[in-house]
Amino acid sequence: MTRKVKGSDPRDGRSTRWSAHREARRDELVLAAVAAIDAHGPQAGVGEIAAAAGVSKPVLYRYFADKADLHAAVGTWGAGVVMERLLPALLSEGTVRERVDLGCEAYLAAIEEHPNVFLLLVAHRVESDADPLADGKAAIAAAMARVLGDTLRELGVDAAGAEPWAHGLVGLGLSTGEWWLTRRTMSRAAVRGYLAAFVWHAFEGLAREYGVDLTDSAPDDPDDPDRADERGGTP
Amino acid sequence: MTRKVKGSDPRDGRSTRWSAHREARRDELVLAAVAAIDAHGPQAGVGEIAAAAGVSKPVLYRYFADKADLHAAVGTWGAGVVMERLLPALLSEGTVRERVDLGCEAYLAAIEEHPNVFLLLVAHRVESDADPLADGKAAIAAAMARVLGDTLRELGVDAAGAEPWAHGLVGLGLSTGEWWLTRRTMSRAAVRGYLAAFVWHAFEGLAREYGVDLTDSAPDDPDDPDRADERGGTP
DNA sequence: GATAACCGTTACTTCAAGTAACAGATAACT
DNA sequence: AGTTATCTGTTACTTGAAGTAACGGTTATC
Repeated sequence: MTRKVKGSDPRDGRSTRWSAHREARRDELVLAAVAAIDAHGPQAGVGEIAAAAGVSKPVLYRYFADKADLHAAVGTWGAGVVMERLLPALLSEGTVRERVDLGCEAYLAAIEEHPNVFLLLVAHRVESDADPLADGKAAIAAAMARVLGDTLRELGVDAAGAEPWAHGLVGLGLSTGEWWLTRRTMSRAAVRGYLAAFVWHAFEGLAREYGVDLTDSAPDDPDDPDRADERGGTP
Repeated sequence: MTRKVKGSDPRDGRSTRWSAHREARRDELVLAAVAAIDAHGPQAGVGEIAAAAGVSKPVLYRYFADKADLHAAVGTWGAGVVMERLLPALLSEGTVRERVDLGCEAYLAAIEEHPNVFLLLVAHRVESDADPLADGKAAIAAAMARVLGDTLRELGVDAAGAEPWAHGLVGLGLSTGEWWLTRRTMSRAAVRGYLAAFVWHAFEGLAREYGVDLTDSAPDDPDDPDRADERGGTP
């Protein structure tokens, strides 16, 4: 069954004294759940997670409405790890192709560190009446849509494609990542090469349709003619 | 729990008389399950599916090892529907861009007819010891890998990227489809345009890296100079 | 001293997946 | 004609994981 976490309507110090503690405790339990999923896989049960966290199930249910809420927290944590590696790479200096390549490398490195958390994030689905951003995938897509949308607006073109392209990009990356983590038939460098090339050519071609040339300049320094040293390319 | 469906080692007519019947019956039950999922959503339980099929649960469990086996059958059915629309479009006459556009249109039309079956297919995961092709997604990716691999080999270039690109393509398509079906913030024509443009530019750029020009010819008739009428393009 | 909310625990409930066990029908075999 | 194999149907039942009730102790605030 599903129900809301007990709401707290603080009236005095006896109740407010616990607010910061509750947030810290919930974060601690999320990290413990992450460790348990890392160790036991995305199909670990609530009892297993509680045991690994050194608490009993009622303690977990004090902080999470249900198993889905706990999974949402783990997936959101995983999305945070991916984004804190991916976004700096995408916004770094360098040509667009370099940044795409760095972004793919950052992404694959992040999911390789926590493969089971990643596989839980990919598989997880929020109920239709829940906050869509409780889904790690949707959180990543929202961040990508913002970056793409801002970029398209800076170029002075229609930004309506940002959201479908962001969701498509997330699907492209997650499905490739899931395949790679479960099959391991090629190296990370090879996967990065194929993924980055795919994304780069999609970006370059879409930009060209809008009249923008991404092939030899960084958007923040388009007047520099000496930027010929490019990484990337299909392995 | 999970166990295999009872194996049948036919010895005489009393047992062999049922073989064709069992296959037909299973197919009938899959279609009934598809109808139930269509009506009640991907989260419909086994009891609900059985009731909608007009049978009791033990009857379902005679033909399916467990709920996951039933879901695999429904997902495989959905993948079959997608592929029987998608593959003819991809292999039709016309330029590559036209075929990509037709493929996206065929795909979105197929998933719009059975949105709940599609959402089940997307969410479904097979256990690690099961046949990977029992997963509808993997079945579609395998078909795409074959088409891409054959195409790359016909071009005389390295086909190693076929598999990661196929999985990436499937992820791109499924994630875009899932987002569109659950959000419906734009028309199917608009989604098709964005998706097709992304895929087309990725293909065109990758092919160009291999020294192949896709921009104005169909691969099966590259000597025809009059093929200038192209569909597609970003909305 | 009373109160609010934390901590711990085990026993317990709930519910959906999955099965046991029964009897009847039909066609193939002996 | 009798036996056998597998189908059909059913309801009651088991299983196991999610989730909760209920209890007492601790600590800081009122």
